[in-house]
Amino acid sequence: MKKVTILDIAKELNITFSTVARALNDHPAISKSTKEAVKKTAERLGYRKNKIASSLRSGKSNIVGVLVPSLDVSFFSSVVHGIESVMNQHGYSILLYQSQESNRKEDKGIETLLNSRVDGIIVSIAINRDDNTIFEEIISKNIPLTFFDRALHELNAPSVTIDDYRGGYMATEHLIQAGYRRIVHITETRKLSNFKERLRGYMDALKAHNIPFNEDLVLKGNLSLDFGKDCVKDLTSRGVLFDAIFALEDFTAMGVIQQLKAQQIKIPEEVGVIGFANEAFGSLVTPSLSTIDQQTHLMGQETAKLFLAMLQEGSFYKTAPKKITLDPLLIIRASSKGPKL
Amino acid sequence: MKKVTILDIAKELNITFSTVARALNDHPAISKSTKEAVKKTAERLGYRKNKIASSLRSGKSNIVGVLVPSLDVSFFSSVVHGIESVMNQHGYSILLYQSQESNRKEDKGIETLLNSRVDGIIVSIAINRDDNTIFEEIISKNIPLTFFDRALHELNAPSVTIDDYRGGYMATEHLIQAGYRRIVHITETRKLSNFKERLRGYMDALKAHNIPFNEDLVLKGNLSLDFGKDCVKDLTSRGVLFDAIFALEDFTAMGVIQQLKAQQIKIPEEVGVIGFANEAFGSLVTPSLSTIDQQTHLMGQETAKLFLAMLQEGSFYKTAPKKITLDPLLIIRASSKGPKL
DNA sequence: CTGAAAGCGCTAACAA
DNA sequence: TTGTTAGCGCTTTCAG
Repeated sequence: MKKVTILDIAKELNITFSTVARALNDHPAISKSTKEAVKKTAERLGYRKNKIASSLRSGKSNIVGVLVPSLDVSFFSSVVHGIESVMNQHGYSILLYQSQESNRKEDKGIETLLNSRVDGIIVSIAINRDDNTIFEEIISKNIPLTFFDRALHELNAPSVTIDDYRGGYMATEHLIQAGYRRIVHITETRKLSNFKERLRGYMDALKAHNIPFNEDLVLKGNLSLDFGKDCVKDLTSRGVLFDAIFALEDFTAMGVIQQLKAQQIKIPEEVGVIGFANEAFGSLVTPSLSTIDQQTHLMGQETAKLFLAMLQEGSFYKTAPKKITLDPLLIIRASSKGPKL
Repeated sequence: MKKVTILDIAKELNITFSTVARALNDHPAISKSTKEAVKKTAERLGYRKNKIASSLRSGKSNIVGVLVPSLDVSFFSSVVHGIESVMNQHGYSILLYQSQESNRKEDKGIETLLNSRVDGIIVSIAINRDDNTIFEEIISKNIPLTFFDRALHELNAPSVTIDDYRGGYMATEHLIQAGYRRIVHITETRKLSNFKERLRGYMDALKAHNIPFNEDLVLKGNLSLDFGKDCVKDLTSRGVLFDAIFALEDFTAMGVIQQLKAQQIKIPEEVGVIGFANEAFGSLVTPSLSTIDQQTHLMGQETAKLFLAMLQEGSFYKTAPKKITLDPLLIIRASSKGPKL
């Protein structure tokens, strides 16, 4: 089975291959009859347009690169799901990369994407990103770049994020309004600004409600279920008084819940708990976990739309970049129903 | 900023572009000094190899297509995670498609992949797949094709699956050994063979333990949390006697658990429950959900390895295809600890 | 060890 | 409405 090209179709019909090309691309200046004939023989011969050749010639690949930390984190796979769906409807394919939270792999990923001559790049950066040069290269080459969730805001590129500050504020305020007063916040040691924003929201919410900020109530580490457990152990063993915990993320919050249960501490009567991210398990566990929803599907769609708009504009970095901030959604479940009075 | 090609590097160094090309590809017949000079100026000029051009010329894209139903299902995103990681280590990129369980989109996806001249295709088919022609085209074109989890076994292509029959058998036998006797099985109406296999395992396990098969205890529908709830409602309202439920999949099992709890039916004392898939929430819910683990990470890695082996062979469909079957893992948790005696 | 030259399959400007 | 022609940027064979 040898390869069928437009030349084969042309020979078959005694016309030139450029007519064939035009017919296949529905060029307006081609008669209906030739178009039909061409399409029929194309089908008969099992012709498949070689996208590589057309990309090389036209300078457009109809492929966009998507680089995320890991598809094993449901937040990212969910957003990528949304991005792929929308981009696909608009005729684009997704070239996928995972940085695995490694800066080196992230750089390598971008390089491959650049070498592959993708039409644009969508990224959510690694947790420890500290060097922007590769991203500056994308921009200086005038290739469309859009960030989602984890953005480099100092760069002149559009982004779709949720308002982490507000999320942190909402979570904390909700706990306060539910009647909790000594509220612990578990945050991250690593660089990513999203976590710093949630912390800032936490602090401001306390201030707004005249609750003094207490440094002992802020714990830092690397997010994970086990870290959540450790935090509770640490707090109780040190005899710190607290009546609620706002964890930066749901798995950590789940660790908190499990450890509190293990130590027979009642949720929400003795300690209220709220997480962040609205993972699938939150509504299924007992007590169900209050959390902040990040609107993953909407984020995927908005990212794709913003990116498509950028593709159509042409001059990508002339004007101030559009930064879309989605509202976090407070999901109140059983774990923060308020303390026993 | 204009594009830099090997020609620019050549001019800069007063050598021909073919020498530059060889130097960049570490061709053995190029002197160390030229290689170094070339690489240095390449870097200085900001050269990036145009993969599209090399793909067109060499006939190799170093891209593999991956087509899955949906990344929003953690099973698939987890396997894709594994596939991407391994393939990436071997210099391949992933072109990603989602069929959204639609045959039409699946066909379109394969076509785009074919047009994109990927070096091979990895697929997990849509739930209602009924026509194999597009897959036959892949094989007839001698393009490497590998299935995972959901395979078309009648085709002469390799696959990595788990033994669904054994999974169904194990789940059922576990319930029997835990002391349950009137075991309900919830299965799917749709075509996919995996579910039929689980059902077969269920039936054979009953037979092996001399428990008569009772058609009233097999419920059919479309998997979902709500369907799980409906099943319990249906069984109790019809007054069917049962003391355990084996659901084809974890979300359905979760619906079962929620509805049993809502009706004050004790788990596992009055009714034991087991699911299938080992979703993240299973260990976090109360009672924790027994299930069958499908070894998603291993499946991703094995799929990638099998695929890579295929790529190296060259003659892809001469010999009988290698079909790897992974062992399902029984995960016993609280939901099936045995009935109250 | 390096150069010359052909061509992968298509797009698109220019001609007719 | 169709044909002619010139590449896109690289790989690769054949010469030297």
